[in-house]
Amino acid sequence: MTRSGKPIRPPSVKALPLWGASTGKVAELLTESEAAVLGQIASEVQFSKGARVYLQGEPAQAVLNIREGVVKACNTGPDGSEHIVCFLFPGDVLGLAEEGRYVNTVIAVTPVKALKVPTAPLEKLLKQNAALEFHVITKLTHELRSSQRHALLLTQRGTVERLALFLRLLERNQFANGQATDRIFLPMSRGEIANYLAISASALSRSFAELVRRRAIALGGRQFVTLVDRHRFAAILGEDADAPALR
Amino acid sequence: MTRSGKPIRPPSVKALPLWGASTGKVAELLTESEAAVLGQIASEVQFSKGARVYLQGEPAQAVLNIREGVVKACNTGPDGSEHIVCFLFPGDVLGLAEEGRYVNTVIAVTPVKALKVPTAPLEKLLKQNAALEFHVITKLTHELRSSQRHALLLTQRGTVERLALFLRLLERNQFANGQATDRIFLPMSRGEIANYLAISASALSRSFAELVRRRAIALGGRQFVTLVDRHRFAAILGEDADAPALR
DNA sequence: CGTTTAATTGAGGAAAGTCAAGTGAAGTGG
DNA sequence: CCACTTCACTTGACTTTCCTCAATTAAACG
Repeated sequence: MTRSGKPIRPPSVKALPLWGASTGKVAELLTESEAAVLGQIASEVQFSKGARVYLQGEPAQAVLNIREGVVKACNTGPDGSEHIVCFLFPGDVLGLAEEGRYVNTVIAVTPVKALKVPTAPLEKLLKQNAALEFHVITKLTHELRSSQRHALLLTQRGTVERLALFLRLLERNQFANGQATDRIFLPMSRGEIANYLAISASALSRSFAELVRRRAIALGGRQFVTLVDRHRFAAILGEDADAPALR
Repeated sequence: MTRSGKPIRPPSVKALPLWGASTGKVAELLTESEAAVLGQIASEVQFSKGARVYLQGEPAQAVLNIREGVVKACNTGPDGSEHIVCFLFPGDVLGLAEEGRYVNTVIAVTPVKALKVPTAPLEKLLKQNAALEFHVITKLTHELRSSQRHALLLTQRGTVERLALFLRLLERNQFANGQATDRIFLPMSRGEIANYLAISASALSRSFAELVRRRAIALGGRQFVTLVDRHRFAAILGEDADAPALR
């Protein structure tokens, strides 16, 4: 036990199963006992909006598991430019190093609660527990697919298509987590979305306006998007709304 | 044993270590015994250039380990457009499914020799062997970083910068595998490169010409690129040639 | 309620896409 | 071994799109 008498909420790692059934919903990967043993070596940490979780190039001392909130993983280019590599949500894992150092800088997009798991005991634990490791593999595969989807999004020519794809990504994310899909929640700012889509803030704004003009979506404040017409929305993506492709 | 009296060459999985020392070189992850036990359930397969390894959406029956050659993983969009998600080289692993199905279509770019490992015995094996699993985790993390680098490449505005970044990617790949870095080998066609960079074939051609014009590279046939001036080349990427950023 | 920050909107210019023609290389068959 | 066919790549002219920069509007915060 790390702290006596402080039973922390157990970790949660969610992903689509590797070889299991096709439900489209993410499942909790950790068993109760796995969560318990991880909880033993983990500690709770909090970050306020905009706070730095860790810095690119820093020695990697811990892996984190998001409990509440959203973070962004950024990569600082040699010229100083910053780009958002991915957004991470509750149930996601971050901080897996490369050659002992963090690859990206991670910043909280909203207030965040997370579990911090030091690498040394984690590594030891992993090497003893094959079942746990298998779940890590599943999670990593899931994150790899997410990254590939992001790359795919970035190959889209039009800014409208990119935005539409991004919205569908968020929608799928919500669906996979068992939330409503008619209303899409945008926890991040326009600037952050633009950065993630690799388009200018102006182009993003115009794309939102265009989707509204085409009556595919409606804006409910800055944080919410409603899909008013799924067929029109799917048409923009070159898809059939009734037979969505399993990307 | 799958086939009696046919001792196949063992599998090879290479990646940068997770928490190990910083060498910039990929290491063989599998121990002799791991390779041996994997070899027990694996079978050798070959593909000629252009042959399909597997199809997106197909039930995933096996994971593959490339021994020789290069393959491309493609994603077919709902509109029929194809995009190259990644190139995979010897020492790479492919075929990890999502909900029991392959995520991408994989096609041989060059003649390919690979090891085919059926998922069912692999899963069983993994769940018994924690050390082996840890190596899979390391490999997956490595592939995740590659994917993120690809996404990063796609955020570059100029076509020249994209090409330069791609060439540096290949160069690093060669270096990590202990090969020469003054001459970059391009196993894939221009069309495939253009697809991977998400630019038109015309723009790619112009970018090659531009890099040559700026005396950063020289072309040695279609399959080889020589870096004639590392400083000029680094300058295009906005980097310092002597202090390369650890991306 | 005022100040500061974020988001939208407008106009001009640069960059890459498209389409088409031309050139080069590789592979085939006589 | 050479000529021919074919495919891949390159190059040129034109069009579209998005980025840049600036001004305006809207929202968030004290």
